[in-house]
Amino acid sequence: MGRRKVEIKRIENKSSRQVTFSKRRKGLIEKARQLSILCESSIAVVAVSGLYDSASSDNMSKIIDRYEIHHADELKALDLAEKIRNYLPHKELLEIVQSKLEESNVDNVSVDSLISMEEQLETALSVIRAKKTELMMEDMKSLQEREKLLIEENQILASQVGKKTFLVIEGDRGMSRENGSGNKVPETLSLLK
Amino acid sequence: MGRRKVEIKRIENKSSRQVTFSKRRKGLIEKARQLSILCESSIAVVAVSGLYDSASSDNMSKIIDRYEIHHADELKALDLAEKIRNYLPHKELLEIVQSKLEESNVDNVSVDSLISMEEQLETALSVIRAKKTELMMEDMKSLQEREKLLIEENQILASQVGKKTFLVIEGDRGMSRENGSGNKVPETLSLLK
DNA sequence: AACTATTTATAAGA
DNA sequence: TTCTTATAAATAGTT
Repeated sequence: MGRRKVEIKRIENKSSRQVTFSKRRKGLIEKARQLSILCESSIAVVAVSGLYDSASSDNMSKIIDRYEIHHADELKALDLAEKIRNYLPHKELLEIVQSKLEESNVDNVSVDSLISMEEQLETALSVIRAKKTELMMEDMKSLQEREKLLIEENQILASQVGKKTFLVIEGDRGMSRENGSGNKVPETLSLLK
Repeated sequence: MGRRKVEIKRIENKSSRQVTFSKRRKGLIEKARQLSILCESSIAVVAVSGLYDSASSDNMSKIIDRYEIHHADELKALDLAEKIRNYLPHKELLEIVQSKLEESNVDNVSVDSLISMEEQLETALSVIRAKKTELMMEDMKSLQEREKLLIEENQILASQVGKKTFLVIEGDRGMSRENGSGNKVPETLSLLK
């Protein structure tokens, strides 16, 4: 995409490596921005350049970039505000991690401390996942109970009316980790009268 | 970059949105790969498509893609011991996550927000892992240099003693992300006499 | 930091 | 979906 075709391999010259990093990083972030808008998605890009350039005259030996966007999705506008309220506060986490990396200067970060951080994050992740599963299971349980009651009531009503009636409940009853739509339970469900 | 210029705004047609997402995601990841190689850097890209596609017939309403590459930097191995000495505990992270869970009361935490938090943590984890690998590669390079010097010294000493001696260093020289054993450097290595 | 000759990405069509 | 191709966009080398 330039005056010449370049081979994809490490650029040996330091200053042209720096220039290329800036240019391409900018391009990458712009592409991410476009994709997030065009396709209503969330993108995070983290680019960390070579870290220990102590011989370098400029202090920008370490560059961390982040790009992150979120989009609400098409949905009934009712609980949208609530979702956004819940969604936003957690950006902090990423910011904390990145600042950790930034504040650790060249001599101040070790493989050991990074391994420790990795373990912390893995643990945090399993805590969050467990909590998520717990909530989803709860919601599912209450849905199942409501369903059962409805079926019973329906049968009673049907027999009172003197004819057979079927309440058909459709849809995937399974719940995958990826499916986030199962947590809203209607406050009330009115029974057939 | 196509037959027409496209405005950067949400693509309303669902299937072309999907097509564009695939194409551009692929492009984004390729760009990240190139940048990481050209400029010896670590890049993580996380792309999450629309989250709550409840009306959709397919369950793949959410796609998470991650791309991660690591490169070591050229560096002098001198300050390795100091790095190891500076062990920083990052307990704080777990505490933050736990307080997040506690402060959000039953009515205040939703599956949605947990999913978001999970994503944040996954991203943080990939950043930390990239950093870890980078450092380990560095350390390994310095070990290899020391090894080379030692072998040379060994050969000189051996010839002085008047007989041939070989210092054999064994073991897997490769390094996987899971291998955390690469950062310990013996304080001293005694030479054969 | 700008410029532009080229290469590369991709939108629409097949 | 995959491939093709016209065109828009990114960028390598230059100023």
